[in-house]
Amino acid sequence: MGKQMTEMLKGVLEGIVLAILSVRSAYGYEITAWLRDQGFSDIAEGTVYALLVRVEQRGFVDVEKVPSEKGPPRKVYSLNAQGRECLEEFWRTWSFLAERLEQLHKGGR
Amino acid sequence: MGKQMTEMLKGVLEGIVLAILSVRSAYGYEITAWLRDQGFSDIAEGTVYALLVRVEQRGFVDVEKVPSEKGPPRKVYSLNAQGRECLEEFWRTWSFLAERLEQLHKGGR
DNA sequence: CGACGCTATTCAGCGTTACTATGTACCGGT
DNA sequence: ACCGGTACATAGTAACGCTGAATAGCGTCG
Repeated sequence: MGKQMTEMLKGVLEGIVLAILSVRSAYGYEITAWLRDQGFSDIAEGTVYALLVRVEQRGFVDVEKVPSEKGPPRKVYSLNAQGRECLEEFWRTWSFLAERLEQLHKGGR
Repeated sequence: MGKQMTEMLKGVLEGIVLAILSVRSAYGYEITAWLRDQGFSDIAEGTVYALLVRVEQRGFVDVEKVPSEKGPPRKVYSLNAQGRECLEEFWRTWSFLAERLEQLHKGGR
């Protein structure tokens, strides 16, 4: 992945994961696979797990350990009220940024 | 400014500044003022100057020292060919990200 | 003249984030 | 018994923006 993408993901990836969790509960491995499907081709596994630990510590998600049929038990995360609040704040921040950038992109040619 | 905005600006602010410079040459103080006008209310001065040093070292901009009527001489930056290439790459990366996020935002309700 | 305010740039130290690279562990099929 | 896929964890590194301060030129007001 380009270095630009790496830097641009900072602060955004967390929002993406929270958005995923707002649709339905999921576990780390699943989220990583989904991201790769969506074209974030080489997001490292470790990145997602570290992020999940972070949002858990901040109290944005609830965790439940669920035994898996094929492999070690899964840690299933689900967004709680505080997490939803954070997600809304994320969308506000994102919208602000996206608007300015769209204007710049259109105006700049 | 929110912490979210701070993190989200990483990798984006550089693109914004390059986009500004693609329209016309400018110097640090001017760019900072413009950003504040656009609603990036408290972007630190130091941030923009550090960014300009970085893009200069990477060879994305040309620099010219111009005496100022009221204050120390200005360092006027202008985007060169390499910078334009980097800016295009930035827009591609941004578009990719913006598309995924828009889908997530719409789908997530 | 001297103090202040505006213009303009620079720098050291810090916190946050994502990546790299590796390690652990559980399971089924051959 | 081994291997590959599933699933989680973590120590170390690099990049970026912020904080807070320093430096410096110029004009104005008292």
